[in-house]
Amino acid sequence: MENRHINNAKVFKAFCDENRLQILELLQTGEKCACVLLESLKISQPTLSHHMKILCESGIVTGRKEGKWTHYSISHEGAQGAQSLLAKLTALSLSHESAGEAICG
Amino acid sequence: MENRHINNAKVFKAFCDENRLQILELLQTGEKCACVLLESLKISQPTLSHHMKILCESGIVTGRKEGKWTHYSISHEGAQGAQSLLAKLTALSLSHESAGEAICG
DNA sequence: GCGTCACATTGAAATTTGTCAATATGTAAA
DNA sequence: TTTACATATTGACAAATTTCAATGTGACGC
Repeated sequence: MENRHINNAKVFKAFCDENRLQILELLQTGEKCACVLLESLKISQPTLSHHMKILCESGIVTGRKEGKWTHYSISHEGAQGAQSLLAKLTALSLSHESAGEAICG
Repeated sequence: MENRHINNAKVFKAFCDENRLQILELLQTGEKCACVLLESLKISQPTLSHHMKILCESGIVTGRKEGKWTHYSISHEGAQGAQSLLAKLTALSLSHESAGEAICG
């Protein structure tokens, strides 16, 4: 029931922070490792790690470990999923109920 | 600069709450007045009013006052705006930079 | 006017979120 | 194996968010 709404909300929480949007912008030019992202942002290393966890858990970003480094990139699948979810949430169901005005009170 | 990211984040905050997603779901079948929404939700009237304010300010929902009542509906424009913003935020810029792997450290 | 209804606003408490210092983990070089 | 490096985790604190009771505002009927 509402568990569905809670999970859907998690997807959009990835886009609700200024720093995470800036991280996404940085990833638009391609895969970046955490140390490169860190240089471009005015946040500490633990804070970046926290944001990357949220982005990855939402499915929007994927991480690839290679030796000491972790490379992050935008997940096409995750982004598509978020887009179609947003479309579903705001779509009008052209079924019944638009016939006439509802009576309140 | 980051002000842009802050404003973009505000759009998605509309979708970050379980109750707001349920409100959107209720509005998918057409315009509803606040009292009808309140009946379907397990929140108080002031809380509903707070959520409607956030939804309206994000542009996703519009309110129409008619006498004592306020009728809310999903804004097609607002929804389109959010969708295109989401698409832009997750789009890959197919310009330079994907040539070769970046060197860290 | 007076009372009532529908909704908004205020103020305060509880929860969640963002942040950093300190520390832990895992990898590679010396 | 010791050391340094890249990243993750923990713990604590500050800020933002959600929530509701109380109250305010505007519209309607009497």
